[in-house]
Amino acid sequence: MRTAAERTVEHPSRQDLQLGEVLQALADPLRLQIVCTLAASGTELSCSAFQLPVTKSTSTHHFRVLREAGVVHQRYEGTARLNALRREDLDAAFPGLLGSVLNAAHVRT
Amino acid sequence: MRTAAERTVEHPSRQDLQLGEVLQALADPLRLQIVCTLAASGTELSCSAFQLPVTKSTSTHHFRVLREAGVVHQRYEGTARLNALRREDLDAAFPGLLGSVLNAAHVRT
DNA sequence: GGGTTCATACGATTATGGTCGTACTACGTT
DNA sequence: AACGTAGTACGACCATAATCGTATGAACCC
Repeated sequence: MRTAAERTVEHPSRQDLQLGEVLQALADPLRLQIVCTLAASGTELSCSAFQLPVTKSTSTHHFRVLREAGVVHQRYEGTARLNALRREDLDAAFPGLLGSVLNAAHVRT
Repeated sequence: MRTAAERTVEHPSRQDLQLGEVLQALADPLRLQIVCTLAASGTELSCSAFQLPVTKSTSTHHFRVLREAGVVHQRYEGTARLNALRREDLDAAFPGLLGSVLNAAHVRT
């Protein structure tokens, strides 16, 4: 039996964010779409809320890439894994980057 | 025998620039370094000026990716191929993007 | 013309990464 | 306890892309 603490997820801290990894994470069309959807929603969204045209395992892969790059934060709530954009951390590490990407992708924020 | 006109290079026009391609181009560490060096120099640089830790053919490959994404402009001058950052075009297509990337990479511009 | 330099073209190799399928875990519900 | 749901883990496969080597081309110099 696992405790609640063991269900936490590893995230890079704000000062460990790497530009290359973030650009790499945003470079995939599916992941860019995820980020745009998250930004437009302004809230946390479960993985299944995105209706991605791939299987669940592929979806898991993409969310992991985004999390390990520090783009999204994930936490468990029941069986769901809620995703949130790490807006403040990204803005602190790379000022203006996320905003210009979202703007270029025509996302209203 | 080729004429001078045949030595010109194909470039995507400003309105054809795609965010995904640009992010993809910037996501590679070597290409990001090329862009940063170009931005810091503020001028045109030949491919050989970059001292990249790869062979010439690999170097050619990366410059082509940057050119086809619309990040750099290339023109022939003698035996050299001069590269210039397409700053204005990028700013027009994706306002603030290049600046925030360069700033995040600690490039003084 | 011959040699040198800067760069491209093409093919081969290798590494990376996106994709899927299956099995599994954790949580909630009945 | 049994079941359904949400997501993960792991291994396999395949497409893409990074890399190199060799051969080639264009411009310049002697």
